[in-house]
Amino acid sequence: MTRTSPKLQPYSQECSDCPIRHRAVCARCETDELERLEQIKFYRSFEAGQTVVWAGDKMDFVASVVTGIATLSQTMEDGRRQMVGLLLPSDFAGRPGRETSAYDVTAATDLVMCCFRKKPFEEIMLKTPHIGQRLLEMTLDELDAAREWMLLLGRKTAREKIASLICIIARRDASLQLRASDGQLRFDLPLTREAMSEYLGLTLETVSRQMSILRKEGLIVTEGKRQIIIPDFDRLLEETGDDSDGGFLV
Amino acid sequence: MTRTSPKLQPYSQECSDCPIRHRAVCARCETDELERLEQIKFYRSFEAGQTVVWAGDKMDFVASVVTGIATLSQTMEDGRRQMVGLLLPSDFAGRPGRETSAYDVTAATDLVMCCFRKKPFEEIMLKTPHIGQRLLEMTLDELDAAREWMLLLGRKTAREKIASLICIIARRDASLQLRASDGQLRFDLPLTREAMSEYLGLTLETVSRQMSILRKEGLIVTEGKRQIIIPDFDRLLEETGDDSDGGFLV
DNA sequence: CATACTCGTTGATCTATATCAAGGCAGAAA
DNA sequence: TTTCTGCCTTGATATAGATCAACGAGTATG
Repeated sequence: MTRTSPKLQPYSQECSDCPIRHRAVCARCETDELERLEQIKFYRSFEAGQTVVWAGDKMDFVASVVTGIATLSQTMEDGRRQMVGLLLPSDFAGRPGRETSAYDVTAATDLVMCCFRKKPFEEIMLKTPHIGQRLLEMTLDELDAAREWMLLLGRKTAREKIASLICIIARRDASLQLRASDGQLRFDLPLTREAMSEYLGLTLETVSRQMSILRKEGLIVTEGKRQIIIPDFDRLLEETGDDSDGGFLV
Repeated sequence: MTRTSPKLQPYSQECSDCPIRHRAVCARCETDELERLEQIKFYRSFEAGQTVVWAGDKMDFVASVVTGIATLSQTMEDGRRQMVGLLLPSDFAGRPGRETSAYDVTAATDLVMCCFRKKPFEEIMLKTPHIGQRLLEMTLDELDAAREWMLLLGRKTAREKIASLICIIARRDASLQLRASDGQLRFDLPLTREAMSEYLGLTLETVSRQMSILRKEGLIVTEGKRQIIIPDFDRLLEETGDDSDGGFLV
């Protein structure tokens, strides 16, 4: 089973020996810091489709996704929308030092976030440099992801965009574990066609058509509307237009 | 002259009371840190068009733009190119902790960079948290800029893209000072049509055509090929499709 | 049980931008 | 001066993807 190549390493890992199980704060943690963080943390749950915050609204916390998927989107005056961030479990949302949200934050699926009130979080950050270091690493990762995304938006064909998105989800999705015994990759596509179109800078009709084409060509198999099976990940990867080494896709 | 609105505040400021005049390291600096930084810094110059590093090549320094403009680009196997970063004076390039460059770095104009060897820079960073904090702020700014750019790439028309680019350059360009006495904005467009097309995800022919249209409509005036005059910044801003408040354009 | 709503698919047509092709201008080189 | 070369402009045509429109399956609602 060659499918266990580095290409398929999931992007992020839970830190299992840490009571706060998120990339944001789990690395190199020490007991007293964790206690301080524990005191200012709280959980919020959202149903699929619910809005967490609107762009421009006050956001007095930073947060880390525990389960589910959140999206960051921008909207133009006339309603055109572009997704600019896709937050999977352990990803971080909110900018220390900024009062309001710059983006619409939406729950793409049912969602649980672990929130930290911003003021005290910033204070703790100042006292414990490694939290800031961790945040810097994560932000640099996000910046690389954003730049890969820019290549997709600016230069890829609709077909390449769809193939790329499916590969990105497959790569990052924790349910990657759901790889069937025969080497196929099976997972849930956690986005509606509309959300996909907002991610890719396409219309939802184009997304639907291209999905159908990939299906007819056997590059993907669908079960129901959301379940996706990739019979041959490498073959799909060839349709993304990316360098074969996978680059910095996140 | 209402032109002095916050919309036109230049993005970054030089730190004039600091021997290392770059956003990367100038804030809150202390003498001993500066001395350590001085010891590992060196300057490199490039002519317009020269490549600083190719994607994938070893890059054992981080750097800050002193004068001129550098671009970060990605190239697909078949040659399609997308610019993913535009570095103006005081902007930072290179990722601490990464050995190779993820992008082609190119001098768009004649360029001087202030470089710090990576290893020692990382060591200094560990000892002086505020450099990391500064870097985090800058990276978050870049991420916001990248996301604004994603909206441009995914959803804007060619006309809106051109108008946006001109406004972005006008906003950020230090030679903004070159505002004529009559309230017009005059500055050098430091990019070839081809570089503009790589920035915008268009072909250079489309860039040229749309420039001609904006010119015919009087939204911009050109002198020679590079000199641009914006008679009415707010009117041009309306063509960008952005919210009137300017959002987080960087 | 009927109705309506959400989400996805597919078809027909339109159009913004790409592609292909030619030519212009200014500065550099001969 | 002439010739080149790089950069830009403009025209003719092609096409990928958008738009407009209809419909289908599943599920919630009254």
